[in-house]
Parts: sequence; structure tokens; C-alpha cells
Amino acid sequence: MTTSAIRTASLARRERQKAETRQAILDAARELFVVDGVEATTMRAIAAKIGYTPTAIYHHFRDKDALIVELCMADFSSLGQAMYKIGRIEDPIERLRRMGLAYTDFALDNPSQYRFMFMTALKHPLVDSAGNVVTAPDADAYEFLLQTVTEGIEKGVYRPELNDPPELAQMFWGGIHGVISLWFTHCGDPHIVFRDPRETVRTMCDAVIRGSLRNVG
Amino acid sequence: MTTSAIRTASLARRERQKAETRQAILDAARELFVVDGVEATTMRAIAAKIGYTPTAIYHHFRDKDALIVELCMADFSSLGQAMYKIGRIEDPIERLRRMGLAYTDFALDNPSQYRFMFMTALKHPLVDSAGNVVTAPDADAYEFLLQTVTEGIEKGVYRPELNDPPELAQMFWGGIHGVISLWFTHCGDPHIVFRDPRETVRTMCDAVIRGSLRNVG
DNA sequence: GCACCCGCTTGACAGCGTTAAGTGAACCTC
DNA sequence: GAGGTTCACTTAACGCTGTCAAGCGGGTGC
Repeated sequence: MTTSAIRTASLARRERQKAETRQAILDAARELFVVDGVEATTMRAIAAKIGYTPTAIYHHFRDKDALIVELCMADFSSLGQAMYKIGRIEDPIERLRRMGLAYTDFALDNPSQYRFMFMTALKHPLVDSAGNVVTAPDADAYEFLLQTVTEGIEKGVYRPELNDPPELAQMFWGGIHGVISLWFTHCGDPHIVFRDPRETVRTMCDAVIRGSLRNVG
Repeated sequence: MTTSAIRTASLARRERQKAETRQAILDAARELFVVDGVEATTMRAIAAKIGYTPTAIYHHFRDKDALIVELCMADFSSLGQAMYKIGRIEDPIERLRRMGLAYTDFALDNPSQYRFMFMTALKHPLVDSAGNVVTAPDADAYEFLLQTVTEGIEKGVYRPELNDPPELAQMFWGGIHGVISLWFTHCGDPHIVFRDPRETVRTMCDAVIRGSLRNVG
């Protein structure tokens, strides 16, 4: 083994170890965020969970926000993939409906992540752990939604006055998001009998789509 | 002036002064909450604003939460009044539409309050500054909504499968809430071109109502 | 063998919500 | 009018948070 080969090998090992520690921090943070919530999770708790001191985390992430953003970006990626699977459906209306249901599944299966992704006012622009500006990771899914409603408009399936893609997109997105987020924040309210949010979303999707379509005939 | 008259007078003055201090705390807190947000506002800042030490606040409110809840209840009362003004409209569908628009106006005119009222998971049951359990102050407005959709169902204006008042109520409420809350959390996102939320809400109300009505003829 | 690198620790800082103890002026009683 | 009580408010502190400057120590490079 040449000197340079040893050098690169040991360098690689060090980097691998550093990456492992970094991943351990992410895993610990993820679990605590999900269980206790983002706000209630402390840097000290994350560090203790993996047997490090709190300051060790700062060698891998510039601050707590960077840690959060990193996890958040992975979640946006998951959501993007869930949306991507739907991309094949030809009919832009059926695709829209399926997107809504997939979005709802994602939200209810990952409540803690969803809270942070869509129920928190993130600073813009986002900054990653290296301090670089990061393109908003929700852009992909939103772009996909925008494209889907645009297709519908172009095919002439919507009522003629509904010809603004952003407005339509925000109406669909908002409608679903509202049912989900109300459930998250108020399902513990003893004065409100909450219906299953999946059912309510389905009903809402049906109603809003039916009310947006051009009357046939 | 009799002894007892003096006594009650001085007692009244003391109570008035205490009430004034209490109100000064509420006013200061309200302004800081609106400007800086609830989370970012510290007890120390509230106290400094009115020339007291932080601990003084604790003689009027059991903790920060109690202060928040007190302000929040006043806001729910405002919203309730806005809803009450609409009560006269006979047609339950037109009333529903008007409620949605009034709700939206309230939210956009009082963004800080709205955030706390509907975008934060409040502990249930709520506890006031004296430690008493408080009936959820959003119950009134929700009850009004529930009553309005129930009236519509009874009059047979909705599609026959839409016969569950809570589901309908949560669909309407959620739809509007979603557009508003998305705007609050994401309007700073440079990757999304946001439409005026009032317009989007109006479009959504129209669509969801149209899609919920029994087809005439 | 010596010096450097760098992942990690030590120990601290300022700020947070909150509390126990104390202060002092207004009040009531005698 | 003197003495005791009440109570709104202050002083000083506690334990917690996120964060940082400085230092340690084992592996690496020459």
C-alpha cells in the first residue's frame, strides 16, 4: 500500500466516522422531535441520547435550526416521492384527487414532521448546516400541483372563471391543509366532535372538485 | 362619611388600582404579542414596558399561559361577535358564505391573534388566571357554524350523502382555515406566487358550496 | 519523535419562566 | 395617634435553555 493510499484510506475512515456521528445526531434528534415535539426537544437531550456533550452537536450543525432544517428537507423529499408516484395518472382531475389523498396520508402518518413543514413559519431563505442558502424544498411538490391544475385548465375541464393556476393550486392545497391542521391543533378540544380527517378530506376533495368542474353538457 | 363608607371607598380604590395595573399588563402584553409574536415576547419585556419588575405580573396572572389565555378569550369573543352579526341572514347557504368571508376578514385583520387561536395546539381544558377551568371559547362560533350547516341539511339543500353536520362543518371551516394559515406560514416563500387570500377564500367558498349543493332540477 | 489536526469536552455566558422571601406604604383597630 | 395587618410590588435567586471560547487528547503527517 502506497503512502498516498494509506493517507486517503485513513482520511476516508475519519470522514466516515464523522458522518456516522452526524447521522447519529440526526437519528436521535428525529426520534426526540417526533416524541416530544421540536420545541420541547433540547440540544442537551439529543446529545445525551447518543452519549455526547451538547457542544459536540455544534461541530456538525451550526445551530438547532440547521438540525431542524436538515430533517425537514428529508421530509420534503419523502413527500415529493409520494407525489412522484402519482405522476403517471393521465386524468389531471383524478391525479389531483389522488395527490390530495396521498398528501393527507403523509400528514397523518408523519404528524410531527407535517407540523414543522407546513404549520410553522420557516425563515426564508432557508440556510443549511454549512450556511448555504437552500432552495425551498417544498417547491417540487408545489410545482407538481401547479402543473396538474394547469393541465386541467388547458384541457378545459374547469369552469371558465377558474383560470388562474396559483389560485386553484392554493385553493386545493389550502383546503386539504386546513382540515388536517385543524385536526392537529384542535382534536383534543372536548367541545368539538371531530370526524376522521381522512374522511373529511375525501369529502372536501369531492366537493371542491365537483364545484370547480365545467358543467358537462 | 361613615367609617364603613370610607372603608368600602378605599377598598374600591385599591381594587380599581389593581384592576388598572392588571389591564396595563394585558395592554402591554397584547401589543408585544402582536408586534413580536407570542413566543418571542418575554415576561421581562412586558414588565419593562409598564415599568414593573417581571414578578409583579405573577400577582395578577398565574403564569405566561394564563396571560395568553386571557387575551385569547377576548379574541374569541370578538370573533363570536363578528359571527353574531351575520345571524340574521335567512338562507343557510348565503349565511355560510358570509360567515366564511367574515371569518377571513377577522383572521387577516388580526393575524397575531388568529395564529394563536387556531394555529397553536392549546392545552385542553383551558385554565384561566384564577386556575378555573374555562369552557372552550371557540365553542360559540363553532356551534353557530354547526347550526348553520344543520339548517341546510334539514332544508334539503345539500346533496343527500352530505348529511353529517360535523363533517360538513369541519370541511367548510378547514377549507377556509387552510387557505388563511398557509398564507400566514408561507407567504414569505419566494418560490410560491401567492394570490390574495381573500380572493382564494372566496373562490374556495364558491367551489365547495357549489359542489355540496343538491343539483337543482 | 515531534508537531499538527480536529472531534470532542470543560466551563461558562446571557437569557428565559418562575418562585421564596422581603419591603414599605396604605389600611384597620384600639 | 400608636401598633399591627394587609398586600402590591421588589430583590435575589433557581433551574432551564441555546450557544461559545478555550482546552484536551488521540490519530495523522513529516
